[in-house]
Amino acid sequence: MRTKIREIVKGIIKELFDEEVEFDIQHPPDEKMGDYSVNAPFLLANKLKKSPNDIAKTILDEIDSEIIESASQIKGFINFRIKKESWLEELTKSITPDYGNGNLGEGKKVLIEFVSANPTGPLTVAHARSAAYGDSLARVLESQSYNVDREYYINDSGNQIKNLGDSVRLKIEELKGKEIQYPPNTYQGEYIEQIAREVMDKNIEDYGEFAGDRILKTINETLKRLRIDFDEWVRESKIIKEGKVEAIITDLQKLKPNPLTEREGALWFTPGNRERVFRRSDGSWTYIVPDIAYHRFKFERGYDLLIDLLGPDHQDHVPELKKSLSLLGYPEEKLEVKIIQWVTLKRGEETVKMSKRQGSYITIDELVDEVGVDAARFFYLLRKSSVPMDFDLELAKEESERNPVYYVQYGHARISSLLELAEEKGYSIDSKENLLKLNKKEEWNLIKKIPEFTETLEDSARIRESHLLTHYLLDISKLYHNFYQNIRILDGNKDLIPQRLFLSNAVRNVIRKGLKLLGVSAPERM
RNA sequence: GCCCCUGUAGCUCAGUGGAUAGAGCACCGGUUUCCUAAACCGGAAGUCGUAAGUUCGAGUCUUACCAGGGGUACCA
Repeated sequence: MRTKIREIVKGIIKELFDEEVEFDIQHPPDEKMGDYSVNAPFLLANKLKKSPNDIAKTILDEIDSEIIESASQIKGFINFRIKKESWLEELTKSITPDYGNGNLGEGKKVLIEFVSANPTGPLTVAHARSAAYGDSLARVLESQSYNVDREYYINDSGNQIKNLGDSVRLKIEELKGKEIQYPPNTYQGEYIEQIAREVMDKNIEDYGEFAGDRILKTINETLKRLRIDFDEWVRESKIIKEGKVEAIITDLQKLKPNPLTEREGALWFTPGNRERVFRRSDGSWTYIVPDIAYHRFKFERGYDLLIDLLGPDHQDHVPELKKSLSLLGYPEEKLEVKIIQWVTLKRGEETVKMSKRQGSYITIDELVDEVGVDAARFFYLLRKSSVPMDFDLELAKEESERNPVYYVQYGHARISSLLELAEEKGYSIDSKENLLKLNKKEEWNLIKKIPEFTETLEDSARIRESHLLTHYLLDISKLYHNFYQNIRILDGNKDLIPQRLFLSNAVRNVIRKGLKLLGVSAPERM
């Protein structure tokens, strides 16, 4: 619907003024003003040296479209009222499974890297947000014709893996009866003991590597449980082994001016005001260098757009990452980094301290055991990524009955049950006949809300945030509950039964599709 | 020191530079002989942290400041 209006107004502006302008299409504050509003006159006022009012009037005179009932201008806004027939035509399209899909992405290849937790312990709820967010974003982008790959980067060669190996070794000694004093950098969770028991009698050379692989396996299982499947798993060790890290240094040193400086035995990256060590005085790389090599490897695979979802602990190195990549000739705007803010875990008033090393943390598996996959995913996708959020486990349990996810799922189940009953009674639920007979406010609220689904998906994809979709689903569910409560469908006016069933069917389709894009199930009954 | 995020109703939060700032929860009051009450309807609730700037127009952008949270220094 929005697209159609854009075309109409664009055409008129082109014809009248020979101008092109990126105007906005919104919904007026009061529905009495119309269904859609366009702000183009303001944007043209400067160029044309005319008042927005006059421009609006001129444009109004040229409007002649089959879908528009009427148009008016108020204070420079052009407001449109759409013909009932056009709304209903849109409604008839909305029962197909691919309704809402768009072409914003034009088939562009996108790589989303997310979670990428070090394989030194089970995933925590802190990762769950990024997991839910990344997967849902991928689904939304896919619906808009982006070609998306999900990738997990495995940091399997740093100090942390050494520490992991040491932790296992110490645990084995402890299990054999030795008194052990654990150094501060070791991991002490229950999983360490499990792995130690498993390997203690085997002949294994590298405990760190073995433990890392074992943990990675459980991470993957947890992700699968969250309905998340990665297309690629890329190992840092492989990037290093293939010489990609040295290549970065070599290529940066070829640049003029050379952004690398040797000082005090270390190699510094000094392209501007900020400085950062790339190679320590002991000859080892700081973690950022393999990271740069990894990102170049992403570009080399031909992606049009890279999206990184990082935790706030990684934000400090983003400027250097982007800077070095752009120095190497990769356009900065093709790398979008989104910082997913932390989740603070709470039990009632008490903050749960999260420490992998000490083994005090809540895992995703535990979270899912408590609240379920649906509630967990929906909950995370209720907020935009830049807002730090509290996750109160007590509250999540206590409120699980009132959790918004149930509100939407209940709407879906309600419609499903209604349609099932209707079909038993011999009614058609997909007859497009006589929809014009619908004339109640509750019905038209829904009819006009449905095309917003398309708009919401497009907006979500554009700003890379799926909470818009979550909120949309809550809105349309509310409108449906309102409709359902106030209008008797099967016991009401016999003439309107097929039309109301058709409308219900359309709403169900949109809710089902929306939930699917969030990775939440749409139950037939509850 | 440097960097990031947040500040909107009692609470939790929406709000691609547009018109009179919105929901949910909580609170108060109603609705079930009837297709799922995990529901619906009504009510009350605001100096959008402060100040300046940018412009036709600022909750939204810029700068400074205030408050809260977090990150970081040859760990990752």
